[in-house]
Amino acid sequence: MTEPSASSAPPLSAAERAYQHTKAKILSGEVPGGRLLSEGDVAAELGISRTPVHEAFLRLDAERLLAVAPRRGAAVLPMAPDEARDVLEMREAIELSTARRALAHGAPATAVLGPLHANVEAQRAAAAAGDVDAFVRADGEFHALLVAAARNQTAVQLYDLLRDKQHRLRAQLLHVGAEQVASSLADHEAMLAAVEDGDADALCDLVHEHVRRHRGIL
Amino acid sequence: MTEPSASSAPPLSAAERAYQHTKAKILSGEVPGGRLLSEGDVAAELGISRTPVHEAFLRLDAERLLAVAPRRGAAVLPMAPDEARDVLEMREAIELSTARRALAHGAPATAVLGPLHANVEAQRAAAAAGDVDAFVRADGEFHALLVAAARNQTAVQLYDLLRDKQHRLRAQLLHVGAEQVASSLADHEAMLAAVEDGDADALCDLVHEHVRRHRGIL
DNA sequence: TTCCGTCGTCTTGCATGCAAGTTGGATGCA
DNA sequence: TGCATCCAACTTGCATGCAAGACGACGGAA
Repeated sequence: MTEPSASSAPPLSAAERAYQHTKAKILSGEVPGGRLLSEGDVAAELGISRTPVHEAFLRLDAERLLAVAPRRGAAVLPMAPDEARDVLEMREAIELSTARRALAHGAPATAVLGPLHANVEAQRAAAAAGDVDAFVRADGEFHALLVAAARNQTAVQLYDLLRDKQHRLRAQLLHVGAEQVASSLADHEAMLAAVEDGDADALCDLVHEHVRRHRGIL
Repeated sequence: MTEPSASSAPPLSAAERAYQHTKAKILSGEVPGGRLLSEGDVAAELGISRTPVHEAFLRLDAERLLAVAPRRGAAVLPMAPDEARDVLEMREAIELSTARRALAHGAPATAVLGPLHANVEAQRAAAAAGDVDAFVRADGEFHALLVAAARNQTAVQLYDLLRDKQHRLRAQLLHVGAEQVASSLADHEAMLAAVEDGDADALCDLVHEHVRRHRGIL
């Protein structure tokens, strides 16, 4: 769920609520792959009409999360068996490319470093508290911040799609344990150090290694 | 009785027509960035109601081609000044990654090589006939075939988004000339040879060089 | 002149209703 | 029993209509 931005609540539109509601159900694995979803059911759940739900379904279809068959229904697209590998490959491709770009002119500005530092601090706190969920959230945010550091809007857009897919993978076939938290945190700290040094080669090696470790888990 | 005819035209839904119609207008540059689009206008043009047009606009918004402002209207998202560079960077990232994967086990099967050969033949024909449009179309298809050879559905999905963006870039700020056609064709022939040899390193070098050349043009 | 309130018109957001396509099961027949 | 047929209950696709928000024009007051 990458889009819902701000903290303040501008009264969410019905279509947006339907979208986030359904997407959350799919990503969390609450609705398994292959299951049929009915617009009418979702509309009733949310107390809205079918129209905004229909719109939400079309968006989810475009994201390849749902497969709507004309006049038959919408099925949650099952995860392909190789999807974990596919997503990790694309993660690595994008993270390596953006890492080089972000450090092309040496260490980035403090506007970039500040949030990274704050994020790693949040990771440390979550790890210390044993809050795996919070750590996973900060983890995802960390990598997204790194990608954003390249100031490549297209990369951010593509990476957002990957984050959703990874969310779903994690929910369905991965459970993060304490040792993964520790090792990921160590990786992230090393990556941040490489960013501060403006050392693109070191950062790329770390990203490669970091993704490789995930590959072993998934 | 019910034979699966792949070639016959399935009656396109109104929503799909609205989507393709509007997207084509944006990608071709017929509607400039910043211009406001009205659902009612598009609906009238196509002789359908506003509902399917509304759905199409939401999809285009999700693709970052349109920015719909609640109750105000939908504006064609202007291209960011660095979008050309951004898109090329992502193209290179994905093409390099998929190239390595496609050749990880040596030269691919003939099911992959066949369409590539046919495509290059089409490129030669278009180049010989001086049909730039046909060449550009085959060009895009060639790279998409290479990406698809990696059998990574996620890569294909991301690459499709890039193709749309590139289509728009080409329409707006690039005109392809005869010497670009010749040099691209030569690149593609060399790339196909590398694929046949199963030589991933050579293919990656060629991809890098190919994209670099485009960077000079854009 | 400049500022501010009001109103008309434009836009979209969504509920509702109807038509059309699909499916699964009941029914009749061999 | 096995099979073709039909029907009833679903599903979605889309047109229509209404309401609400946004913007600009107009006019009056300071």
